[in-house]
Amino acid sequence: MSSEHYRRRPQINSLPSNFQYAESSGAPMQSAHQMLSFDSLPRAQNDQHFMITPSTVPNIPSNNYNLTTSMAMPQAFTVWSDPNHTPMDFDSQNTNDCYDYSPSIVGNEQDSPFLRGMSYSEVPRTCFPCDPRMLNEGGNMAVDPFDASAYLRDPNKSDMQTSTEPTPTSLGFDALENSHNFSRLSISNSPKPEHETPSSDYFPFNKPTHFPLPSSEPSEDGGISSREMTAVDGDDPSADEPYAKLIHRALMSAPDHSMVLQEIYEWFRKHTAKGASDTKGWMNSIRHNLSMNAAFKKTERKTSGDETKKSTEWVLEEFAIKDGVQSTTRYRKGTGAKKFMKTENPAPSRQSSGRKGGISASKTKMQRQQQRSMSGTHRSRHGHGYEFLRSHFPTQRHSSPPTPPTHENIPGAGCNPYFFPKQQLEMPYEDMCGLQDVQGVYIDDHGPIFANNHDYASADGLPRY
DNA sequence: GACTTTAAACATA
DNA sequence: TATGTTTAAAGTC
Repeated sequence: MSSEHYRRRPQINSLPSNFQYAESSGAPMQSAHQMLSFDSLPRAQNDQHFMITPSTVPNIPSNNYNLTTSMAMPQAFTVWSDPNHTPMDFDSQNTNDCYDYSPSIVGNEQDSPFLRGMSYSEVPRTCFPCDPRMLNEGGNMAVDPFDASAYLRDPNKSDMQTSTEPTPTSLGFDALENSHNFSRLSISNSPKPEHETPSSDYFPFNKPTHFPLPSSEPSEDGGISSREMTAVDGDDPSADEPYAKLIHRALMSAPDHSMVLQEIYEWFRKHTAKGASDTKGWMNSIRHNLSMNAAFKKTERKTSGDETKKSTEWVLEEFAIKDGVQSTTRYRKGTGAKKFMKTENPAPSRQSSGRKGGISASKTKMQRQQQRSMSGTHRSRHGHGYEFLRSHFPTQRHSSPPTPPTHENIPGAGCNPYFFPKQQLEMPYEDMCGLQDVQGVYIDDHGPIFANNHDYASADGLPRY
């Protein structure tokens, strides 16, 4: 899975006026209001993808669709954007380096706040032609999509707007903005009521669904090419998706964009192939990514009913909510800031390559361990020299503070605490900010600034988070 | 060299 | 023991 396979996700709570969801090579842009269902709720993932305006419908033979190929949209309606397509403009923000996600991912959860307390099956599901319930056995439309009766529109609702200027109201984003009011459903503390977890029968796309990659081609036998991924056959797209992106998705799906670690684990178990593994390596990787990626902020949440109990919660940073998540590697210690100025979005192949490398590293490590055990010797992974240094000059291991510094202690950061204008980078960033010991400083047009190893003591003596 | 994954050591609650 | 932090190694591009 590569970042290129994701569309740049316009953030709902900061939609630019020129925001557009759908891009297509052959059809005119779909304005935002066209992505609406008639209940004014944002549609869940797959519905959104197939919200097609009547004006475009006649171009598509309805029998192109059936249950099994419903995701194989004609090229003109490719859901995932053309990687060569110019990304949408977020005002002056450069988001080129960000992973981005389909807007539909947010709220694509069974317990999504978008459901407004309704069970999933109760939510009017639009629309033509992807809704299986609107298809007959032959995969053809059983309901005339142009027939008003095909839609479950509330006649009392009058907030459907025809303006092409998306507004929070017209998009039904009030539900989103009020999502903070939703009580959290903690896995550990507040198990979801049974009725809130509809069966997969009601949620045919609750797993990453088969979709064509931009580069995918039909295989010779007419089947799915090797580049196309399915969740059904175990070739889950999430398997090739970086942890950082998956975690981002998980958090984006949660109210307040926050989860405790166990909830993230649970999300991975539900939605990714990684989480299906019996090994615990993927948990380690999640923790590694949470710690290393500045997009994820650690906070404390008090357990309801017991003020003394606190649980650690991971929440998305604002910039990550808005722009997506950067690769975790960029925040590593000692990588320096300058390199970030030149790096672009990681190539799609890198992600699978990285995975292969990781797997290979694991294998070779195992082999080495076996050889060691065979020979009866043991060497530290650092070798004798390291052990000597370690025993004679033990390094202090200090914990990183939970969150990156804010703009308050970084001049020039402006309203975005993780934004640094490029022109300020004539000198090394660490020197510029006096953060020589900053860990994993990330500099980019809009990038985050990561954790200082020591503290964020400010003029008032209080740590800054 | 950048990127990602994976494993592991270590610290802390 | 669970969680969090950090480092290192590996393969691919």
